[in-house]
Amino acid sequence: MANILISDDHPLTLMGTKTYVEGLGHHIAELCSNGITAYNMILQHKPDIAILDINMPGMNGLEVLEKLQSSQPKTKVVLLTMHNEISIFNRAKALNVKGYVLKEFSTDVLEDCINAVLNNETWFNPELEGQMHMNKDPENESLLDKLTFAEKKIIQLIGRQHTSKEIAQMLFISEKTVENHRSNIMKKLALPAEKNALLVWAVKNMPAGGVEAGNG
Amino acid sequence: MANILISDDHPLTLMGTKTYVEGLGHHIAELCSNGITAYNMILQHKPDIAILDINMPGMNGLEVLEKLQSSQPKTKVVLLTMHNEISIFNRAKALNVKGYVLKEFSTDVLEDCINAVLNNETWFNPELEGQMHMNKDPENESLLDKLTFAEKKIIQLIGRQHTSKEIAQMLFISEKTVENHRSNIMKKLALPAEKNALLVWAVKNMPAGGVEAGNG
DNA sequence: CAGCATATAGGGGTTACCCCCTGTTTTATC
DNA sequence: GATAAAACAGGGGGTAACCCCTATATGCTG
Repeated sequence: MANILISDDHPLTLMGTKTYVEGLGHHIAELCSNGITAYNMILQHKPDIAILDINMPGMNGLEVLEKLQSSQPKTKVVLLTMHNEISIFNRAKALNVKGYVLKEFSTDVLEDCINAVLNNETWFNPELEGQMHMNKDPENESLLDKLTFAEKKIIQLIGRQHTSKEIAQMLFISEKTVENHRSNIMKKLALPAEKNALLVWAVKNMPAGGVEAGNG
Repeated sequence: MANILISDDHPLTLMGTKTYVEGLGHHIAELCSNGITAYNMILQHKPDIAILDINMPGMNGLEVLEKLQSSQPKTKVVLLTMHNEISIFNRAKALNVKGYVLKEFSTDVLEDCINAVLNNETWFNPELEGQMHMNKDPENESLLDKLTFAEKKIIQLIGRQHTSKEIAQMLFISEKTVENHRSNIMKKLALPAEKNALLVWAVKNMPAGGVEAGNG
């Protein structure tokens, strides 16, 4: 029996994961619907395991994983995602992820994954090494690759129609910093200096419902 | 209390939806993890409502919806999806979908959607089409039809990223008149009073948008 | 005729997004 | 240790998109 935190921005999936994990006999430390809350709750509750969705607003699962390296390395992170893109998986491995489960197989294998992680082993979805789909918009991808980690976070939130002030509050940084990032993003994307050019670009080009994992 | 079939290829989401729908007091006719099984089970059980994910292997939710038109029109289909792409939503509407719920809002609104559908109304996630409210009127005309001729001209130009000043020059009217039209359009579309709300709506929903935003 | 919608136009304001600068701190790399 | 990149933060300014209000002229319709 372990203490487990779960974060997913889809309420039904969050509820399903909670039911499943409880059914395995574990204790739910906290349920979160976004990465920022998840990160703060992990620092507060120090759960044994954090099961994180990758696609989350604000801070995605990979970013939470990265920040936990220094601040709360005791909590083992299991990423739960729809994407079997090898680039994301590789980045997660580099960030010392303990488990990686594809949502389409989740109930078959999530128990195995949790047990392995509790035994200080790692567990990665076997299908990951096999068929891995590559991405859709290669042009867009290459453009996004020009952006730094923080810049990608910000343009995602812009695409969701958040203002600079809102983004600043979400990310715990100054509004001026957000504006600075905006300016840098516009230069990298070669956008014209028209009002709202960045907003329009983000609305048109950033996936709106499920944001691609922030950096890859 | 209704008889409801649920299909989702993500086991955790399927379980979460099941728990949620049962919590509303409904009976689960069947749980499916792919579109082909869902289609066959709908023909067999004839549930009142089928809640279908769009992304499913074999046959996706839209295809199931389409096939049901002729074979089992009595079952009302609610699509549950991550995609708030207008093209998918429009296809679903053309296929006589009764409900359309975005997964990120699901537990907030799925109950409303189910109740509306059971009352022979339609229910679409308000966040679709840019925060506008597609209400429960079974025969809801296109929102654009609510706009006058001058208003349609203006929102088209807004969608092409023209400023009010530019539009005023193009149409040989005052900038103040354009602003007046903007305000009236926003009221008719029930858009929130956020900055650029109309621009974003127009970019997302008006065709004829030529972008040269750096990539394509 | 009265009432209403439409189109036109203006005065006043607030806020958000863009521009130009200058800095510091951290982190990585040479 | 030096250099560079990234992230952070601020000052100051301009313009655009919203908000509120009023007002005119033109139709259409009960």
